[in-house]
Amino acid sequence: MSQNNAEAPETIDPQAMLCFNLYAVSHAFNRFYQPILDPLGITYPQYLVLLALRHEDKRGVGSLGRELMLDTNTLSPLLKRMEIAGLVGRTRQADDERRVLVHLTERGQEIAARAAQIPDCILSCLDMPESDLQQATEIVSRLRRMLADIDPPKTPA
Amino acid sequence: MSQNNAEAPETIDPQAMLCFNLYAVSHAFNRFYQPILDPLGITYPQYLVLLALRHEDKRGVGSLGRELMLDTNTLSPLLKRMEIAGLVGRTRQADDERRVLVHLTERGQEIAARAAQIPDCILSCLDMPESDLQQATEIVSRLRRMLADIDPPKTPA
DNA sequence: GTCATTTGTATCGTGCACGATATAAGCGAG
DNA sequence: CTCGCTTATATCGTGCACGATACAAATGAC
Repeated sequence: MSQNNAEAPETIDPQAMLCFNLYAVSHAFNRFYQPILDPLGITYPQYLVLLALRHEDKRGVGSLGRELMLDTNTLSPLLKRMEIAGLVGRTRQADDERRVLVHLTERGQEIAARAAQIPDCILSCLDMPESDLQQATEIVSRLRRMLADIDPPKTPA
Repeated sequence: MSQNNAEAPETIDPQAMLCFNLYAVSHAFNRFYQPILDPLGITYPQYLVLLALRHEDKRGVGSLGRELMLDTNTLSPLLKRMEIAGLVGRTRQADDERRVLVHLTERGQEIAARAAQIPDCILSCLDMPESDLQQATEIVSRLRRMLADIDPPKTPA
């Protein structure tokens, strides 16, 4: 029942681990975006929602969640805040009262159009050749699709 | 003063953006770790602190923060929770009363040793060749070091 | 020595993330 | 039709992240 069949592992530097690097870079990008998003009055997850709606408007909460890999317990309050901010509207779908359709307001479209200009601005600020950034995007995207497919392990360490 | 000198950008899919992929994969990894960390009674950031302390014990809050790219406003309450859980101890440094030295308790060392076995367990669960994972680690680590060096832009979008 | 400045840590408020739970609408078997 | 089941969204509690603020210890100018 115990776990003493495994080696006592030597010291590990988090900075050499893939998951920590992803964790740290994700937060670092968030901080990097913030001074650009601040004047728009939105947060980084809200920025993602705006882009996702600009990409495909008038969709259910679940559809947004599948694209952004977020559950409704995260999206519901987030969308409520965006509704209060006048960025999105929410309406019950007529033929299925369970569904809530989220759509950009006029103001939301305006902010989303400005938000859509940001990625180019960001990439040009980074001190890394574009080919490397493309390669990073490709491999991290591959990780995303892989992790979306497989189930987490159940074995205790 | 305005921003109408930029092109109206066409639609953008978040899934094609580097920053979203990093954001999504970071959360996905967190979810992936959780069922393994749960029996140890720790969260993912606490797991990182245990590994960092196992790598170099008896260090100040700021030293931990620099390694994990976290500020004290995140670490202080986190370390307090870990102290309550009996994983770490905190003592004021004698010759500089501002500094707080964090160290692993006996129980903390035990949990950290088990935590150190996890990365291998995780990597073996992933459906991706090891060379690709190494390549991912290398390029994301490069992004981390780059973002740690440069300042965020100040230009509004 | 004295006081302004810097350094190291902690506290507070807000907004995610997410597990657990709730609830209401659709759906299906009988 | 009705009851059980699934689906879609919302709510609540906890723990991060992080900007803003506070404060005490160290440092330095004088």
